[in-house]
Amino acid sequence: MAKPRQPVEVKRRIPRQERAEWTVQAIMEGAAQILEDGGLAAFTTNAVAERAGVSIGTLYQYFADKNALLVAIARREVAATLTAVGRVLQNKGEMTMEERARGMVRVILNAFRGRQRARKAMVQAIFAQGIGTELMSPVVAFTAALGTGAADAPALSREQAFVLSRALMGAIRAAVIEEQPFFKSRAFEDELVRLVLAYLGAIKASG
Amino acid sequence: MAKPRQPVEVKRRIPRQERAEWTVQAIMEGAAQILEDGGLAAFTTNAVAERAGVSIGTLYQYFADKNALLVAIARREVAATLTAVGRVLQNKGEMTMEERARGMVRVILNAFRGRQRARKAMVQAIFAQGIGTELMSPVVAFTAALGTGAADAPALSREQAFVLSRALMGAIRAAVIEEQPFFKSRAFEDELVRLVLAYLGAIKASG
Amino acid sequence: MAKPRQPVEVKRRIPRQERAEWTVQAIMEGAAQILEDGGLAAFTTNAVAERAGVSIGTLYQYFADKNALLVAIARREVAATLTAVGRVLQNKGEMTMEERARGMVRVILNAFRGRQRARKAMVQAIFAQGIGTELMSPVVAFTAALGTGAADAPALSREQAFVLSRALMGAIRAAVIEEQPFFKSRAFEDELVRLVLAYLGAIKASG
Amino acid sequence: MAKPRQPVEVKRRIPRQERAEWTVQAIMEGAAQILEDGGLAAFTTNAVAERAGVSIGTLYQYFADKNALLVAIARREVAATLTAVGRVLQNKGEMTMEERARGMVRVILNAFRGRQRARKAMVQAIFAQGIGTELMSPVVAFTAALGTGAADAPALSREQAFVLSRALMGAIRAAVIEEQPFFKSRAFEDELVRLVLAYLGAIKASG
DNA sequence: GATGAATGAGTGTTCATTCAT
DNA sequence: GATGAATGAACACTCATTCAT
Repeated sequence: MAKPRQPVEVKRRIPRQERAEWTVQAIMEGAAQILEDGGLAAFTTNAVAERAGVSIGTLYQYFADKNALLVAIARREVAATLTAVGRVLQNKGEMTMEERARGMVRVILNAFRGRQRARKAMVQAIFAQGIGTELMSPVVAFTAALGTGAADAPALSREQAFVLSRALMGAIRAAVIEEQPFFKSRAFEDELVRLVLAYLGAIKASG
Repeated sequence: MAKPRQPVEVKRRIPRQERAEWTVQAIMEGAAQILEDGGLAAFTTNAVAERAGVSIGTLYQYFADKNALLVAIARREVAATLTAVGRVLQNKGEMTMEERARGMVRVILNAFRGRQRARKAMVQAIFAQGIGTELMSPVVAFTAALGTGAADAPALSREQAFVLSRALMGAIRAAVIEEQPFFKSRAFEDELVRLVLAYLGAIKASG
Repeated sequence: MAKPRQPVEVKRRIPRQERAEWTVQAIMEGAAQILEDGGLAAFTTNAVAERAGVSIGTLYQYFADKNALLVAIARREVAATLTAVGRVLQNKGEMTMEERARGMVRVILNAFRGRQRARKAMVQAIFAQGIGTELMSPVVAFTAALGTGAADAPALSREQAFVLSRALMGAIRAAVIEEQPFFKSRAFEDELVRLVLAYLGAIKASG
Repeated sequence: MAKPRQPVEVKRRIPRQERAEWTVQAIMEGAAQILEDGGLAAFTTNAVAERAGVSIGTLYQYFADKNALLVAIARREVAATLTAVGRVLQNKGEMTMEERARGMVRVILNAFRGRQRARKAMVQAIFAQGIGTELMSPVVAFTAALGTGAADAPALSREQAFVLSRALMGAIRAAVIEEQPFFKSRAFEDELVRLVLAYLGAIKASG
């Protein structure tokens, strides 16, 4: 008997061998492809396994369930984007506020340019679970960091950091999900930069 | 979704009688309740029919499929919010820009205060289909209208209207979904207003 | 997504219409046949549905899960046997102790004679769950009743009723499960009767 | 059970070296523990291997399949009990019939007192296969031996030995599986002894 | 117009077993 | 001898949808 209702905690293998590491990568890559091609509706564990060229059993040796796979991809993507953002904001003192804002906007936009459908599906799935907040928290930190460090930059309150980061991500997210034609245009990028600078400017002016 | 055996186009009844109208309302109300109680996962046609107190067959007499039901609810909710926003912006000339911005922010926040889970589920479902853009277009129009009409207001480009409306909605949406404690606070509302005014101000200054 | 891990309580339909009643009977009969033909290993929900001539979905409309179906069959069989035993013990006064003991032994043996494999599988499944005790309790009551009512019969303690009923059932059960060739022989029946009478006699002698 | 792709007969290694012997013991002990902790449902070959601290491959080096492992444990347990029973019946002539009956009952009860869940699971598994009879045959022999050897003891027919051994085991088994509170009580032991003596007495009286 | 019993393709997941290393 | 990554057939169960009554 398959016992699908038994909520037994099953420990999943942590890959130590080379082959296993390759397998995990193949699964995650297959999953991303499926997501990109067919969205969340096509994202079935069997489809992912087939695309990855491994058996369904192997998939379950590394991911506890379908959702864990989704979360793993999301974490990987977020981490990659954050690393890129961090690189841009590295040499703080040498850039004007606008240069830094544009740098960050551009990195995030670029992150979303590849695999738009995959990201769309991921974002939906991630927030359908409760882990959206956890994954977004570094984004908030980075956005807040945008405003600090420079001599002329204001310190942001909790609400301000939240509004700024979510407004920016919200606009980008919407463009991705609605598949807006101007997503890759310079005009769109300009407006996002304007939004960030205008808001930070208004805070500084009032404080 | 299970595929029906005969994918024949079936014309759905358009309710003309009182009883029928009542039935449709009951189904939509039941659907909203299910969404609110259990999220998208609990949103099954059988569950909706039971909650609405009608048979599953009756549900299908008025809604072509599960998705049509979802769209219908979404339309109803959006329409209700838009009506409220429209009322606020009615007497345009008599209010300052800040008064109008705050009025709009407040109306939208209020719209999101009730049935938070239902909205969350709806938004996800709506955008999972392709119809998000269509439903959001009136929101864009209204947001753009915020800036027009007043003597000191700039006309917004397509990208600007998009960024402004989505940034605002994105911040609110995120607060709802992440269940932020400050969601109902005055400070949060203030920041949203600041965001809108700052962005509009920057556009005016540059144009 | 199928959500097999959600331990949501699902209410199963209680058949009210004639067609539904027939369906339930068909499913139980199909289940019994599968059990008889292939034992517990062949007892899959899909196999039962197919044998019963209904779809797997229909099966799940009336039985919450695989186990519920097993329990339902077991209850039906036990109830039938108990009715038969009750009939035998009805006219207490008119029979000697031996006649009554033999009557009961014979009824139980007969109950086990048909569909031996089905019973074997059921017994195993029933006790694998926790419901064996519940189903056996009427047997204990009947066995205890064997000793009462007659003028020369002792009242049994809890332990005595337990030992007598379980010893008797255990011997029969073992003969069924081990598929002993003498299961249907008169000699076997004689020994069972001897066991019952000897034990009751010993209790009476000591008390 | 999943079917192997190649149903080729593979010869299993027979352990000759010390290390191998230790491995086999570790596996059997691990299996018994798993059975005790989680019952038959938790008894998977992978779980046993992990508990035993060996790889799944090693397990299959010594046991042809899952069932072979189960049988091996069962044999070991039965053998242990039989040895104990044998010791009790050793000095036949020096004990009364009651002393010998009580000795046997007590040994068997004791055997069941430890690892009750493991035994329960084993019994079910063993009889689900066809090997129950084989394993029980020594028990029958011992039970029959109870009645022989002493001057006043009757020789038992095949049916009589079967009924006596199975009635006794059945009552004990039921008490274990149903987790009866009086399982360890003196009253229960007394009744089992009474059952054995009464039945043997009745046979002697009739023959 | 309404009902609700019936359908069945499709999904996530398990686990005995193999075999290249 | 030992390892453990990989396999995949098999299973329980869901739910959108239809249609005879």
